[in-house]
Amino acid sequence: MARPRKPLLSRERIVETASALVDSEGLDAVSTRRLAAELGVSGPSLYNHFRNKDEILDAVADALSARIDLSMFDEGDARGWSDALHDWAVSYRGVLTDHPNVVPVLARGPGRRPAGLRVADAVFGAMVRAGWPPAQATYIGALMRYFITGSALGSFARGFVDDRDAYDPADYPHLGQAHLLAERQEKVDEGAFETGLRALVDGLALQYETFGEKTQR
Amino acid sequence: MARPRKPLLSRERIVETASALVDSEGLDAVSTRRLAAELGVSGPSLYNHFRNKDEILDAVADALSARIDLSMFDEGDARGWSDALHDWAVSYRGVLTDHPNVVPVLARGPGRRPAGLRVADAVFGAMVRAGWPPAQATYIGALMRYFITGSALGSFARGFVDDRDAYDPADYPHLGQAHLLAERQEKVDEGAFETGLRALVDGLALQYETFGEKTQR
DNA sequence: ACCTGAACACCGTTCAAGT
DNA sequence: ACCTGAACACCGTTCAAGT
Repeated sequence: MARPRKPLLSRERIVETASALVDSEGLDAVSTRRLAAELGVSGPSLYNHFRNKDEILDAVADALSARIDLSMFDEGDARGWSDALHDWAVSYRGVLTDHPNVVPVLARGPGRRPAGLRVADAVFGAMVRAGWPPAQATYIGALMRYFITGSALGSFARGFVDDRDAYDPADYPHLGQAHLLAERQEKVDEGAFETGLRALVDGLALQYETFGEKTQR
Repeated sequence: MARPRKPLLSRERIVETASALVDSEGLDAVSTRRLAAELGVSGPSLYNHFRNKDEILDAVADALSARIDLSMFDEGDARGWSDALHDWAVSYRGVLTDHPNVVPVLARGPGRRPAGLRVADAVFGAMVRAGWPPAQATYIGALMRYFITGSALGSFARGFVDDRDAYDPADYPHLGQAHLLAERQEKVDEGAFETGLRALVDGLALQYETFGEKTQR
C-alpha cells in the first residue's frame, strides 16, 4: 500500500480510538500494535503522528482535562471561592470516574498538556483573585488535585477483596464488614469523596478567616 | 546447575532486591528477567516463589505498609481522634515519599496484603471507638487514603515542566512562575500536604461537632 | 523442591523501502 | 508526507528437563 492518496490516520482519529480502547479494555490493552490494528493500519504508522506512545496517552488525558468545567472560576461568576472550588472538584471527579482507566496518566501532572495547564491556571488565578496569597493559592491547587485524583485512582472500596475469608477477625477485628465494600463501591467512594470535599473546603475557609485577621493587624 | 542443595532464592531476598530496584531505577526497571539477573538467577526461577510479577510488587508494597506508624490508634494513646488521624497521615506520607516509585502499586488498595489491611483496620477501629458512626468511619479511612496517596503519587510540583517557554502568558495568564515549581518541588508538595491535612482534619472536626449535636437531641 | 534453557506470544521503536 | 515489513532488543509466563 505504501502511502495512500488520502492519509489514513490523523491525530484526532488516533486519540479517539485510543480513548475508546482505554475505556473499554484498560490501559494495558493500549499497545501500539493493538491500537494500530484497531485503526486498520500497521504499528509503526503511529509514529508519523506522535513521537511515542506516551504522547498518545498524554493526548488522551488532555482530552479529558478539556472536559472539566472551569466556568465557576470566571470573573463574572457570583459564587464565592469556596463554592467555586467545591463545584469544580465535583466536575473534575465526575470526568475522572467516567474514565477511571485514564486516571493514572492524568495523575502524572499537566506537563505540557494545554488543557491540564488551563485547569491549573484557572484555579490558581481564581484563588489569588479571592485574596489568597500566591503561595497558598499554589497549595490549594495542589492539594485539591491530590484529593481528586487520589479518589478517582484508588477506589477505596474496589481496593478490598470481595471474600469474607480474607478478613480473619483475629487479625483484623474491625473489618468484619469489609467484604461488603466491593458491592457498595460506588456509594462508599461517593460518600467518602463528598465528606472529604466538604471537610477540605470548610477547613480551608477556617484558614482563610485566620489569615484575614492576621493581615488586618 | 538445576537444583542447588541450598535454595538460591527466598521470598524475602526477592522482595528486598525488588524494593531496592524500584527505589533506584523505577517501577519499569523491574522486569522478571532484570530482577532475576540482579539475584544471580534466571528469569523463570522467580515463579517458584511467587505466582506472578504482580505478587512480587504487592509484597514490596506491603513491606512499605508495614512501616506506617499505627501506635497513635492504640487504646492507651492519649491523643484525640483528630490528632491521631493527623499524626498517622504524616507517618503514612513520610513512608511513601521515601519510596515514591512504589506508590502506584500501593494505590491499588490493600487487596489481600496483610499490612495494608492492618492499616485499614486500625483507622476504622479508632474512629468508631471515638464515636464516629461506622459509615462515617469508613469514609474517613477512604478519604484520608485518597489524599495521602494522591499527594505522594502526583507530586504536584514535579508535574510541571521546568521550562519558562512552556507557559505562554497569553494562554495561561497566572502561570508566570510555574517553571519555578520544579526546583521548589519539595517545599511546595510539603506545604500543600500540610495545608490540606490541616484543612481536612479541621473540617472533619466541624462535622463531628454537628453530628454530636444531632445525636444529643 | 528448585533451578535451567527453550519457547510462545507478546512489547516499543527504528529504519530502509515504497509511492 | 505517510504508509509498509523487517528487525532489534526487549517483555511475562509456561513447561519439560535436570538433580
